[in-house]
Amino acid sequence: MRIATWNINGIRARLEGAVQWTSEVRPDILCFQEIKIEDAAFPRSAFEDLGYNVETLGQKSFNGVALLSKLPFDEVSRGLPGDDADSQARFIEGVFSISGGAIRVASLYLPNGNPVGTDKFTYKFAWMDRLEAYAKARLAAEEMFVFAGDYNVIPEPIDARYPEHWVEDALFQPETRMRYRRLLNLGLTCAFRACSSEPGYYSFWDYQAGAWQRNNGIRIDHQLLSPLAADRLRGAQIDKRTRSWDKPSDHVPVMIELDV
DNA sequence: ATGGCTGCAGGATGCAGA
Repeated sequence: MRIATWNINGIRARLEGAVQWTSEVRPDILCFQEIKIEDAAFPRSAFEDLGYNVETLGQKSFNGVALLSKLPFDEVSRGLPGDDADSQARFIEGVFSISGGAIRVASLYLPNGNPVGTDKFTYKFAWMDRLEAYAKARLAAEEMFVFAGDYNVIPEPIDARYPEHWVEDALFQPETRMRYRRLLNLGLTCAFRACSSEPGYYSFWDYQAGAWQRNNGIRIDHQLLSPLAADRLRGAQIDKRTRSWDKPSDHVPVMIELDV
């Protein structure tokens, strides 16, 4: 089973490339972030025509996440537990039947948090704390799960071409990295880092200042696996080809292969 | 990066992103 996550930065603006990539790569499950569209306007038929079931948690203009799956959804739930007052569309998950059990897959868009010291920064940490609590609950149930998405976290200096550019940024603050490590220390596995300890792999390049041409990137899109999922991990890849396409997203797809 | 792009809402520019 292949699972991909891709911050698409506006599905309306990216539809042609997204459909092309999906029909070529054909992941079993595809997680989108920043669809920037309401549920009713999501171009679901473009993906249904490729054989996908489509579930979204959309929002006008900002945020918005989607889950596309070749397998039928046994369950869908929208929103990260822990704060009923949170109206930002940043989390959707589905449960799918596989041989011998079930797998839960979430598409998440963790808050950016900039500028540091503002209410956005506070919201990022609150959201990360809720994600930790939710992961803890799912781990206690001994579930096979994959939390895939745009974490807006640069975990380590090797995950940035120029780490010194990011020391003032919410994505690389000590408290941000600490919370990400706390997630890992629950027993989750970063699929990409389980497969490669090499520097130079990024999932985002800014539109500005020739970041792509200079390979000034950061690795902020991750797939975290529960132990039962990590046991099945065969490989992980970043598909940076899409960043050189016409009208690209500033993020590229991150994929994993599970032996299920 | 002192933010040089980009998408979106709306119908001019302002906001958000990372």
